[in-house]
Amino acid sequence: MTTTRSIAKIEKVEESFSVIAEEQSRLNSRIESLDANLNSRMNMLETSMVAILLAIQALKTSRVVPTTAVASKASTSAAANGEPESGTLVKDCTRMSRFWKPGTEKPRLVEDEEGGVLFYTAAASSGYGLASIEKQRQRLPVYKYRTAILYLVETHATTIIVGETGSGKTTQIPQYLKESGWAEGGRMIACTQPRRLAVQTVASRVAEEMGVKLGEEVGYTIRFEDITNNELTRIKFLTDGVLLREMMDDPLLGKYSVIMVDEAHERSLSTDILLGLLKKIQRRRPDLRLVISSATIEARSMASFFNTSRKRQGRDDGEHVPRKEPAILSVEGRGFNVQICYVEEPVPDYIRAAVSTVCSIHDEESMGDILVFLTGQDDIDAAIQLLTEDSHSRKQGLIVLPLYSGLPRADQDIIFSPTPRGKRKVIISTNIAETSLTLEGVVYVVDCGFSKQRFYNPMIDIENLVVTPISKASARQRAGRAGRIRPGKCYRLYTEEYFINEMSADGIPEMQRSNLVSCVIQLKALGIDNILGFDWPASPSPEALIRALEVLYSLGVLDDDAKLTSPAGFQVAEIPLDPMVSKMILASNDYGCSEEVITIAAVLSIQSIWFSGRGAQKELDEARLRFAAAEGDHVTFLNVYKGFIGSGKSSNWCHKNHVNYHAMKKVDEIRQQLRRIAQRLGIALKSCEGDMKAVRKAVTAGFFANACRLEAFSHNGLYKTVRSSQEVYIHPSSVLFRVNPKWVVFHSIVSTDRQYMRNVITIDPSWLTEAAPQFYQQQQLKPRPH
DNA sequence: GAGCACTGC
Repeated sequence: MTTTRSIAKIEKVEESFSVIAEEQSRLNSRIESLDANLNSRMNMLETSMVAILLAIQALKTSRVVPTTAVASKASTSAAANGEPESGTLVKDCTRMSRFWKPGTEKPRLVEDEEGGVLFYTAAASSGYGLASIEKQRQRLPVYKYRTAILYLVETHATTIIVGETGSGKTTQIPQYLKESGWAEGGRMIACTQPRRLAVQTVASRVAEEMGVKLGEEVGYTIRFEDITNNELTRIKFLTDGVLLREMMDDPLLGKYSVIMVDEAHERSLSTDILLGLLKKIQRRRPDLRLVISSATIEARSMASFFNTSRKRQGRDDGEHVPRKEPAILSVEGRGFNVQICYVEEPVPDYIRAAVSTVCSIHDEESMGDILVFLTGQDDIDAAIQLLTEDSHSRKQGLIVLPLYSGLPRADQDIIFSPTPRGKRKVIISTNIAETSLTLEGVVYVVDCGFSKQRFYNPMIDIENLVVTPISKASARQRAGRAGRIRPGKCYRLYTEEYFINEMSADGIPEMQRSNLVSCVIQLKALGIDNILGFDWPASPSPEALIRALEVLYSLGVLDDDAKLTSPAGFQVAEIPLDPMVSKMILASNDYGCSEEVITIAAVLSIQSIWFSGRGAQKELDEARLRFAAAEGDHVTFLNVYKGFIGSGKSSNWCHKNHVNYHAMKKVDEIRQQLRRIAQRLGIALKSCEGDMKAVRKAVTAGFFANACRLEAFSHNGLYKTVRSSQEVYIHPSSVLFRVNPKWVVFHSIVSTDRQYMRNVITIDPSWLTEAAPQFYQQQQLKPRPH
């Protein structure tokens, strides 16, 4: 028993290794292609710089003296793998003095680790007391580049802004564009963000700076919240996902004059899709300008992606045609220096190493909070255990706090409360603190060098979470978290040699690590027929694309020519959910149970409706049993939702039943949105009034590909998937755990030492052939002779 | 009888 488990474990590790090796070789070929294009991009950079110079000269002669200081030529020596936070190479640029305005701080040229992108640094202007908003705006580093940015946007189809945190680019650039007329004539300036919270905070900040009411001249749109006004809004902040949805109604995004894609270096799935589509739109809309904001490392690959000029520069000199080669401009940030410390020898156990590093910081360094990056909840719990044991026997003064997304809201709030005098907070966090949350007061960062990443294996159609070494870009981002309030220190639990020689420059884009069904259907809905030939910022593997096409074909969403079917294909594309869930909703119309199925879809699209708390496992199990349905988890969700509604959506009721109140509110919101969409699609909102067979049939219509059969004579609950005979088990959190019905379909798989099915429902095998006759041959379903 | 990096429509 233990042996088979160990073997399974070894096999899983081996599989992870092969996935990583595969990604490594993909990365290598990418580096090669980067090298191959280096020269042409250096030329491009130079021409961009010359363009700025010309602009400034022109402005000088027209007696408008810009405050910008500009260098004339990029240094080409690639100080490969240098570390900008610590060992930055600072030198004066001799040719710069010509443009250095006397009486101001002399600008310095800082060479970037890639050698290709310039930073201009100048001391932040000093000033005390309350400044007007306008003064504050002028004090942001980006202000010095206002003229240059406007010139570049005017003359280039695409401008890439390399900006460190705190440069002010996100709040200022849209305002500069508006001030110079890009929002006139009824046009709008769009600025996308990867996260909802960022959209909201940036939009309200900009509205405040402009002295307008949020939702009028400045507005924002995120899912469930559209704070814009059709007549008035000129600057609109939105998530990249929302902009993708907008493209379904307006494929050329005609109402926007400039689209700024912020945080593009994060390379999220929707950012990458958006970038690919924007490049396509540019060809049809020469008037459209793109501003891509990106971190250093990604800037040049972005530039080569958007470079559509075909070496016929002579034809670009038309008056109104912008240059096709992107311009790159770097803006320094406002973070403080962070000193980087490496370990001398590789550490055998990063949790112990992290704990002892925290202790020595506490003993030896001045006050300031500590942020520790580990990979997941298990690591965090283990570290906290070690640390609290340790600090009991030592002096007091450490407040140890965990941070991860699954943490209950109240526990997260403690982290943001100010550190009491004489105390030091130690926040032990997952990647959530790398980009999604900002913690003030952190002066020391401890970086274990790993994070959990999703990897998708198209062969067995399973996504896996794997502890993976982070990239240099991530390491820099983590270190930067120490320099927000004053100069800080970052302790890397790996050697400098490893950082320089072995750590990859940037991570693998999500596009190359994910299941692509949602992505493919979105592109199909936008009329992109040749998915395999689409010009992606990072091409996904053909296997993953083919698998996605197969799944969509089996769902009846794509036809034999891989075109969207009508109406089913277009309807599924319209619903903002995983296509299998969307298909389930469409099918619910036929079975007269759309109200129930929409509730199920809403629950499936959030993480968990249960209140997580490690100590209270028994209580949670008992609570779950109160709602348990023999049919399975989906029906159990219906029972919980019914109870929640019956209680008048009471938080008290949730608390008593170990249900997560915030999750249920979200379920309710998603449910309302899905009902509106369903009505638009002509799906009758109808309840089956307790006929759970109808609900199960609808679930089967979407998830037939996830059908599993209990192995004959299996005493330990072993199932095999009908499609590929994968060995799977029902997850212990399922209400069908140990019940082991003969036939089930599952919503998703989590793979740990076994493959576990999460959210399972019983079915009748005859429904499979009914739902997908082309997918299941009748004979496959017959019991095996024994 | 066990475990959930992080987003988003």
